[in-house]
Amino acid sequence: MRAYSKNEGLISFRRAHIAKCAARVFVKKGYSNTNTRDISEACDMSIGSLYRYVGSKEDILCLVIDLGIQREMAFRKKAFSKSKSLDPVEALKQAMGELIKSVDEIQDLIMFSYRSMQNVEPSARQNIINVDRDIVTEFEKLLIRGCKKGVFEIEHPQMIAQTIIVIAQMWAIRRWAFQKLCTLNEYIDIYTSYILKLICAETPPR
Amino acid sequence: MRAYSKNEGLISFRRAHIAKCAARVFVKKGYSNTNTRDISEACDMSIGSLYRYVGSKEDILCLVIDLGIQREMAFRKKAFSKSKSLDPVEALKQAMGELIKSVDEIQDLIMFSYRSMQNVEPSARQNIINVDRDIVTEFEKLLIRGCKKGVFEIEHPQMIAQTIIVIAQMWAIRRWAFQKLCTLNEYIDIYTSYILKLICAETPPR
Amino acid sequence: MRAYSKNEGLISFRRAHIAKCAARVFVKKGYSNTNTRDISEACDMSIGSLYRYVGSKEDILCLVIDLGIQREMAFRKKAFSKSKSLDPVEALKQAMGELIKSVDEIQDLIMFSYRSMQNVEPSARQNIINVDRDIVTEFEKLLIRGCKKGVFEIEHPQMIAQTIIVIAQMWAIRRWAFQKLCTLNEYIDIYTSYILKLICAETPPR
Amino acid sequence: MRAYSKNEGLISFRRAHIAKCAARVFVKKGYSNTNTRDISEACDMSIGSLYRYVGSKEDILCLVIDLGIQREMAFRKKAFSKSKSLDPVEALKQAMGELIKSVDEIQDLIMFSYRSMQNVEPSARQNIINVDRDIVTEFEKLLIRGCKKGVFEIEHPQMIAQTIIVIAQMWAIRRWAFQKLCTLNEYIDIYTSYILKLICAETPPR
DNA sequence: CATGAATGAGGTTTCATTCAT
DNA sequence: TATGAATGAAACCTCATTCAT
Repeated sequence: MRAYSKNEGLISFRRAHIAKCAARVFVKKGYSNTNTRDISEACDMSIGSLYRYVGSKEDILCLVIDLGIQREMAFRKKAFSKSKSLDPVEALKQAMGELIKSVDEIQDLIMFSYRSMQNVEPSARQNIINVDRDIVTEFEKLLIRGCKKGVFEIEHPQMIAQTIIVIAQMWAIRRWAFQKLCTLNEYIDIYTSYILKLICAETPPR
Repeated sequence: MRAYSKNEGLISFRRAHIAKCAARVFVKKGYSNTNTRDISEACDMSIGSLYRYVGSKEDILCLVIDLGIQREMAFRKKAFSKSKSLDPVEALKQAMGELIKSVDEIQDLIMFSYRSMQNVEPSARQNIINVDRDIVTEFEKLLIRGCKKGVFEIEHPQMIAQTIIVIAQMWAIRRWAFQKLCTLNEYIDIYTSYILKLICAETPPR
Repeated sequence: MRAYSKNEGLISFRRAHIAKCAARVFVKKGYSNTNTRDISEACDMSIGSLYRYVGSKEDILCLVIDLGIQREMAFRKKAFSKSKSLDPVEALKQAMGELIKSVDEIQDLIMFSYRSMQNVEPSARQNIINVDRDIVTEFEKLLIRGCKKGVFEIEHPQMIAQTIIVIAQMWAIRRWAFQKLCTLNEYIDIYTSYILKLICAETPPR
Repeated sequence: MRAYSKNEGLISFRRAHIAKCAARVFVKKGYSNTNTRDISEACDMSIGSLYRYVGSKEDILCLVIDLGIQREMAFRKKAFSKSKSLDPVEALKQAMGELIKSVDEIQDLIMFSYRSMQNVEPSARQNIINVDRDIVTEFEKLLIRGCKKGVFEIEHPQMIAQTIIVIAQMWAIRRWAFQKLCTLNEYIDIYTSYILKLICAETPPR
């Protein structure tokens, strides 16, 4: 990503600002329906300044996508930070809750990122997929740990992990359907219980 | 939707052709990245001819979205045609199987439709949502019928119905993840069993 | 003016029809804002048929302009037919009255013709000017005859003749102003009296 | 009228430039026969720059028409500035002289404006008519003042005022006829005398 | 470093004209 | 002879990007 400026600190600072402001417009109007004038106004910068810190409109899209990625990664840290110290069921409950809450917060950005993958080069596309894959992996490890402890009994842990991600994204993608059916917390509770029902080992009758 | 031709039959015929061909390009390049020249080439028509049958590029997008809707509706008929005569478990198995298979066939089109909703007027947008809602309703009725027969035991049938749709769409949205994990038929089997596990009434131990 | 048809009689017949119908649309929407589809609909013919009888859209404009010219010429015959047998004052009154009445009838067409001169080749343009010039000449002859008889006393008969034409066209061009001030007949009476006041020889008081 | 620039001064400056240059091309080729490329070349600007200062081709037409209006209004000030301090006959002579001279200067623009009214929205059309009406009113006031002073004797002052305007416009509309008959100054003298002959009170023989 | 005016390629759409049926 | 579907050049307009100030 080319920039005319030489001041690295300023570049980072301005790019963060651009990403945050551009995200708002992109989410609202879509990438292709947003022009550089819209972006510059949203950023409260001149078009010329904009182009000192990014090389192209596509670069801005990448910044916005990166912003989404960073936010997801920030969540991941939070969601799994204590999971090691908790028993698997509690750890899963907390991780799923945090995941879905994070999706609720940044759902527009996440959905926008997925929609816009087509407009960026494959390498940037890979970043989104990587983050996603990393979160899946974290859940997978959690599930496998539970299996080893005998708490869970799972045939396809990878698919359950995928399913958890989808449940979280579902809250964003189908918000128009779910917001009539339940609140965020009810959603978390219901789907967490579904997952647990699928994976918890049958406790043998004494 | 304006058309300059007066021959209604020809209009329908050409529009169907345009929808089918444009769908291919749109799916591949995205709506905004496809220009009218691309469309005319894909349709093997001149640009002028194109505009005899549609009033604007957005009209073409609507045609493509409608195509997706029609295909989904065709599926619905097929998936639920025999469900009345089958016991709820079999009916659900068949319906879910058909739904996921249909998504597999028209996944690109479906995903494109969802991505492109932003670019069409609210009325066209509503059509997509309506079809979706109708399918959800069919599943809901199936689930409730099962509950009445005592085969299923479901607290939130609407949410299970939503979940089934999401499972189907998941196969499209996350194909890059699932195609490494399982085949289409395995996917159908696994998720059908998950759903059944969630909703089947516990058979009391004798 | 090229035509594909070989049947001369049919050509004349159709061209007359086209001129009459096209005139209506041209007058209403202007030449450039009217497309061949509009014309074909106004003529109740297919576009293909249209082009059997005319060679281009500009040809149709020429036909319409010719129609205006023919109507003006028809008027001229009527207005001046009896002028030879009347005394100059009466002849002038009648001619001016007829001229202004004719302008009232075909004012839209006349105004359209003047506006559209720019769009036709110089030769067609000349035709309009010729008709105009011929009418001016007729009035000039009438005025000079009056001078010779001692009824009129005119320094610049050509300019008075021009003025008469302008008075007639004024009724068309500034109808929005005059229609608030007087009726057609009042207009004729007032301006005829003005002209007579300007040109009638002072009868010396004995 | 939309503009992308925020610098009001520059907008005014460029718009004035565009109006002046576009007027030349419009007058020469007609509005519909002039394309944006012609305009941009006449203005010595790129098409993109053009569209920073106007929203559409029709906007440019409005600018050109406004230019004509401004010039007419500038004239009006000049023509009537001293009319209050002069006796009615002299005032009328001067006003008519100035009016006709102004038409001589801006005749192409005036004629173009009238021809092009069809292509602009009614509101812009009204502006042209308003300016015209104001000039008519000024002459009317002058005529009535003369009547009150007993210098003029006029039955229909409004129609005489209209007639004066038409005489002026006639010099533009029928220049092809009049330029063979007389010079501008002769034209002014002749028609001023005609009007005076029509309206001056008969001085009673002593 | 900041600005925003300038650029012109490329977007969508229209339309006079042709020609197979 | 009559039709109207097909054509593609050319119309109007937008926009990402550059660069003089």
